[in-house]
Amino acid sequence: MADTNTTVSNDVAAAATAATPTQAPAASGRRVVFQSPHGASSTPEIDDMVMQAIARIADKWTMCVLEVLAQNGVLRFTRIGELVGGISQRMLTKTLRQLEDDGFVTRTVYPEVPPRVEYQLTELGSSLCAAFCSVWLWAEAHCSELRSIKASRRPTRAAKDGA
Amino acid sequence: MADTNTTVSNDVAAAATAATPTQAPAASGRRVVFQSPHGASSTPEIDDMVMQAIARIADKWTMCVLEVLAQNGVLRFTRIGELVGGISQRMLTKTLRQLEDDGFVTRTVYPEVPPRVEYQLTELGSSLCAAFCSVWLWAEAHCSELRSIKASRRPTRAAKDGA
DNA sequence: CAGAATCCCTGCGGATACTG
DNA sequence: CAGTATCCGCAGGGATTCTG
Repeated sequence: MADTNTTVSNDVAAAATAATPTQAPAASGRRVVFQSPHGASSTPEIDDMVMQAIARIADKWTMCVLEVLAQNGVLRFTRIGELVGGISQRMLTKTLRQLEDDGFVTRTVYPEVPPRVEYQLTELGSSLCAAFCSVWLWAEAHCSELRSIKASRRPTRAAKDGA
Repeated sequence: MADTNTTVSNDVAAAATAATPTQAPAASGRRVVFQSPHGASSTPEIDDMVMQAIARIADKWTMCVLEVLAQNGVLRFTRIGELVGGISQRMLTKTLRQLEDDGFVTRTVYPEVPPRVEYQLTELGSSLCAAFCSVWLWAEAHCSELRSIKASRRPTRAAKDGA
């Protein structure tokens, strides 16, 4: 799947740099346009969808839940919490609801007692996980670099604005 | 998307489900393990790196800056702000500093007056952009689905906890 | 021009208690 | 079991002001 776009090294930057994107002059609020490796430039709409997807993914728990579901297929509420580890019920509920609304997971309620609810990735959710797979490959490939960078990160910079 | 995760069009979920990941029983704080498409399972370290990378990317501005830099190659501070659009100097500075510390961009100061600082993606930064390319492809491929889902999102759910 | 410093407000997210 | 409801701390991030 990494070979979806021929050689995944940095042809994106290359293609994007070569092309002349429709860069709006900072008028209607960040109109960034990315470039697909196969030549076609993405529309602002797609660009926005990507941003939304990424923003959603990165809310600290979504990715973990997605991973857990990708691994185990179908899971109950509590089980997901266990597998993820350290997540509060509040956040687990919110995350799952969000995922459900976004069409990434299905929620099936069994009218039993005690109640039983099962979650499972949709096709869309699975495909998203697959899409993010290349990021894993990237991390793998640049593992040593990342490690050394993280190690040599000057501590003075870290406690700048945040602290 | 019925019930099988075996035919889920992506090998990630399939491979991950097949393998038996080292899932810590919610002890040392979420030990999620992802599965690479080529069979090798990622280590918790790589997994963590991915999480960090994604978390960083999604901080609302990083991705935009990354895109802009990927498109234009080398840019000055103010120019980046213009191209991104709507970002405050404070956030732009923070974002660029973070990106620099992470080894994704280089920062070159020219001792002139008025001062001039140029930013540019490193190899690592470019490769990260390339890695995220598949997410764009995903958004492209599932564009119509995402659109309809976004449209049919029940408004009652949206104004739950957040509002 | 490229930032650093300060103020302040919003919302994420943890902890806890209650319910069907 | 699978949530919902409430309180609350704290970091993210915008607006503004000052400086080398």
